[in-house]
Amino acid sequence: VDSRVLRTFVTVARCASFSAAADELSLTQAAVSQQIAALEAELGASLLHRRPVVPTEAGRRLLHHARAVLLRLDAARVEVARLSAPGPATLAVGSSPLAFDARAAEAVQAVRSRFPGLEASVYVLSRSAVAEGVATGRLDVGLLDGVVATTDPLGHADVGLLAVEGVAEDDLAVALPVGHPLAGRAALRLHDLVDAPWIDAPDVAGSLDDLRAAAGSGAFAPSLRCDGCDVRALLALVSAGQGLAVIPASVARGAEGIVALPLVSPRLVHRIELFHATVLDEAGAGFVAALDRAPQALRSGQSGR
Amino acid sequence: VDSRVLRTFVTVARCASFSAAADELSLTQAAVSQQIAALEAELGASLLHRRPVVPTEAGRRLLHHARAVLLRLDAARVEVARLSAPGPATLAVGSSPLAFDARAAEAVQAVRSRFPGLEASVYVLSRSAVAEGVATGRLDVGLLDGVVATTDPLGHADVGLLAVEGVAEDDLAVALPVGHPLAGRAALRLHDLVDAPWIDAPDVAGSLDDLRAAAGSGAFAPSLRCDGCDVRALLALVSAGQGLAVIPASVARGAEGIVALPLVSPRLVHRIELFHATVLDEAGAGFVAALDRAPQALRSGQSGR
DNA sequence: ACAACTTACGGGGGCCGTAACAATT
DNA sequence: AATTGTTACGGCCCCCGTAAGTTGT
Repeated sequence: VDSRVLRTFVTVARCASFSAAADELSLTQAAVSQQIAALEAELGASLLHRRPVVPTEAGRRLLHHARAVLLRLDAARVEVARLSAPGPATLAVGSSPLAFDARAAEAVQAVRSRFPGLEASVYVLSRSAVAEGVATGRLDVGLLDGVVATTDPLGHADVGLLAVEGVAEDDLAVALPVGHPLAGRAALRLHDLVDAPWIDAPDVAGSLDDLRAAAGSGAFAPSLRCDGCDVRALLALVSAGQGLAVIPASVARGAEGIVALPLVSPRLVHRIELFHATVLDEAGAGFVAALDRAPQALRSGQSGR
Repeated sequence: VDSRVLRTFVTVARCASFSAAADELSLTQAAVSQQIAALEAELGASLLHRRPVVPTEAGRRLLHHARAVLLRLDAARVEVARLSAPGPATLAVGSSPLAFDARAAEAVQAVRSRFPGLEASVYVLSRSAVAEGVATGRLDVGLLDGVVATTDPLGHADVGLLAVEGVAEDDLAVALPVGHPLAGRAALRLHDLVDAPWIDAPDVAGSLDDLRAAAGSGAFAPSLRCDGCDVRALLALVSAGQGLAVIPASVARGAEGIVALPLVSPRLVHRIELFHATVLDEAGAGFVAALDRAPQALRSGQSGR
């Protein structure tokens, strides 16, 4: 299998069009058609419905793997290139919105004070953008957060290719507007809130999919979707009574107009994990080390790969 | 990049010989030489030292990625094939030695009683064999254990391609022979044992590499290496005073001739994770569900991918 | 001198582009 | 009728095998 074929496949799937994909890849659409046909023949299964162009079940599975393979090949290329031509040390940190906490900021501070002239940047991005950035080498380190059961890893398969370290865990809270009927309680169980109106803000907090998975099979109908990476907007919406949201307790604490009640069941946590390219320059290594040393870090040593 | 080139590369690296690899791949060694040369040209870096044939630093990095890519491509092929031609339901469970506990056994029992004629097998294998088996579809589900800091995921990058769920965590203990000078203590800190003689049994317990990573940079010189998957042999060696070992507390409890002291610092746990192919037949799904329902399961719902 | 990897060269297969064809809207 | 995907065909490139060359032991 040639990776170009996989790239063609994912492009076609994304464009939902052979001709558009051909255009994007600087090929003729005949070539694209032939590549897809050859791929289907080799795997012995139909991968795409035509007209409209939509992946079949087998196609969806392949798509998932193909994306990861392409990402990993990119990562390999980047690593090898970096080894043979180490550029000037820079620090590019990518983070999903709630993953960049005070300790991360301290780590940036520590690195910048140790490498005075260092060109450093911090990007707050969607989770997938962080994963892709780290994989392709645009980012030196990535911080991703998620809502998981205490014993589960974050499910970022895209970054399975990279070094992974657990960094911190934090309790979760349900954010309610101040006047909410349940606002007087001491704690909440997710089960009691299945039918409540929820705000689905997958980029910021735990997505409703996560909650559904954690709760078993609850409904959790979204009352309002909130796209983008802005926490304040989400809190404002909660405060305005537009729905509930699950957010880390530390984030909820200072917020106005909302009440944050501990979520006691199921046992979920907000976890931050650190991902980084397997080849780091001194600045990147310094960041990781600084985060390691930072106070209140629950983590201790063991690094995945 | 063609995956055949990657396969050639890993084969050459494994054989440490162009000609042996050519033989294994049914190619001429000239073809192998050309493929490697082309790969090196494309990546712009030397990947292998010649005579003797040993990977360069860049080669080692690429090797790592290449293996994962090939595994994933295999997995994709298996999944697509399984979708288009679902065979008879079978259950093949693979497990690293200490990952198969009473709850796993119960889950097997549950599945077999629900599907009476089911052809079921359990394989206890090395961790890498489990990972490969699940990825290539020979195993429906895999159970892997490891020693990690409480917040870290197990670092099995090879199986990042699969569904992952945390299953259970268990405290760790240091196993000492009964007469050992420290045997009277209530608990131990890893730091105090840096210079003790350790038995390195990476297939069974936490490998010394794991301990080193967890402790920071301690020495942990291996006094004796114990290969293979047999727990009793390891315990017997400890009892005979050949060295110490870190093992899960539950395993240590019943053992004769050894004293198991809780390991209180650093905060490490023995974690078992469940991996499975993303496409499961009823038997496989039944196993996962049964393990979910099993008593004392710490896990709750959230599944990675 | 031998074993092992590299380079040179010729043949064949595969892949892309052009172009004609088919199918769906 | 127009747009989009498929099939047919021809040329080119790439890749493999044979065979000669080079290098390290």
